[in-house]
Amino acid sequence: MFSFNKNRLTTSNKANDANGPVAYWMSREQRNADNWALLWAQDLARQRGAPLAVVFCLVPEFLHASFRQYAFMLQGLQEVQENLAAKNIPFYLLTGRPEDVLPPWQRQNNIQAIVADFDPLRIKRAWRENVVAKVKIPFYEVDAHNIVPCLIVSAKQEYGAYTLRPKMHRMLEEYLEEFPPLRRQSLPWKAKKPQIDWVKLKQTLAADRSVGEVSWIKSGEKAAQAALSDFIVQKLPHYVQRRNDPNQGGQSNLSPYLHFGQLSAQRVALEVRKAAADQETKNAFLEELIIRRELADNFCLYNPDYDNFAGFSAWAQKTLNEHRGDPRPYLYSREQLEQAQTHDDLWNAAQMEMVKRGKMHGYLRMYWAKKILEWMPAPEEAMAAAIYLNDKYELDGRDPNGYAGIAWSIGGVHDRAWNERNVFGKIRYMSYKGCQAKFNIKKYVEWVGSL
DNA sequence: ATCGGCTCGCGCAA
DNA sequence: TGCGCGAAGCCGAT
Repeated sequence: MFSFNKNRLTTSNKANDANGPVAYWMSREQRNADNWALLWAQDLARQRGAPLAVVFCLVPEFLHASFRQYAFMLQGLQEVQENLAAKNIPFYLLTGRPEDVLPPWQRQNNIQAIVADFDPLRIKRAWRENVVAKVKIPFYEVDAHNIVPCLIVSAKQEYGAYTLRPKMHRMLEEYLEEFPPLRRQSLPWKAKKPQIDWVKLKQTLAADRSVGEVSWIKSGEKAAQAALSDFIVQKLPHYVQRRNDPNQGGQSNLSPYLHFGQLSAQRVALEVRKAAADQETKNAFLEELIIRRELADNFCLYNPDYDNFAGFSAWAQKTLNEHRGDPRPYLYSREQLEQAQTHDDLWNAAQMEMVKRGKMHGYLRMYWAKKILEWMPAPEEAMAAAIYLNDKYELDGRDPNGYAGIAWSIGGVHDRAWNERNVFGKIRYMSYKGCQAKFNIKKYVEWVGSL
């Protein structure tokens, strides 16, 4: 029958249990396949002999999300709706803050249990708490994002990858298992099937339209699966040699899919394990996919200051404070940075790659953020600018990976102290010269110019 | 081209 | 209490 590891689940409001319809409140995991939250919700409905619905809350102006990001998400959600319909599961799209729109919807539809997916970000956790306080029915949360549940692998903020790694490896075999299929829902949903006007929805979105849609990547579960297959066949064998060269196209490019939950990291790990590439290569990719990604969730869950200076380690705050007065070699405003008007052609190109394509190369994200620290008057301003730009232009903006990556670059989070120098103090430095030795800067700059 | 030093603190061995 | 070593580096000496 259904095999589900209960450690993926946390429960609130257990006392008020009454049999009745079940809803999966989809938020971070925008997919039909390989989704432990949806699977658990379906099994709960089966146990109760009750129907199942999926509901999504579309929050206008969510953390200033841009049109590019909303369009990508809506495209994927439309496919989710179609896939769910094929399984006889209705999909509701509510517009508004979850705490405002979900409780009335729950009462109207006589929902007697809600299953949500796990998200470590502050605003998402606040939504959960506010909804839980208002609905007064059993509320379950399933970590369908991490392979080993974030709350299980560690109960505290980890100091670095090296402290998370042994914990992760001890538990990995227990959790890295195959998914059962989503079944066709036999018990029908009694209420009238919701109609969603996707075209009108997209037209009326109150999002920043100066950041337009991108065409090089296609949204949705189907496209995500195709990108995964393509990566495994074409790129995985060369991953180690090519990943840090922005001219080689050696990255997986799966992060937008992982961010919107259109693809499950556990699915990626299962398929990579089965792949023909040599073990060392597979381990290098799995290290990034599993350890580094789940370390980012750990950071955001246990450190409420994941996006500001106060979230840095004591040694990092101390050294940055000691270098506040250092003269900056260049000083730029946020606007100058946004318009890629610096003296550095590599930095400008990285910024423009992000503006035009919605995705900056992974290696350059570090260089890019560290230069913002170097060229702004204070580390707080650098953090705010880097997060502003990342969240505005990147398809995977507002992701724990982004916050952890920027905190690593500017605040030494998950890193160690290095040779003390101007502005950076003991935060690891990265230089133009270093990039020059690693890849062909001119070629990259020309490529971005041709976009 | 390659190597050592830089520098902090966690976690484990003893 | 001591010690090894870590999320992707830099720099200067050889």
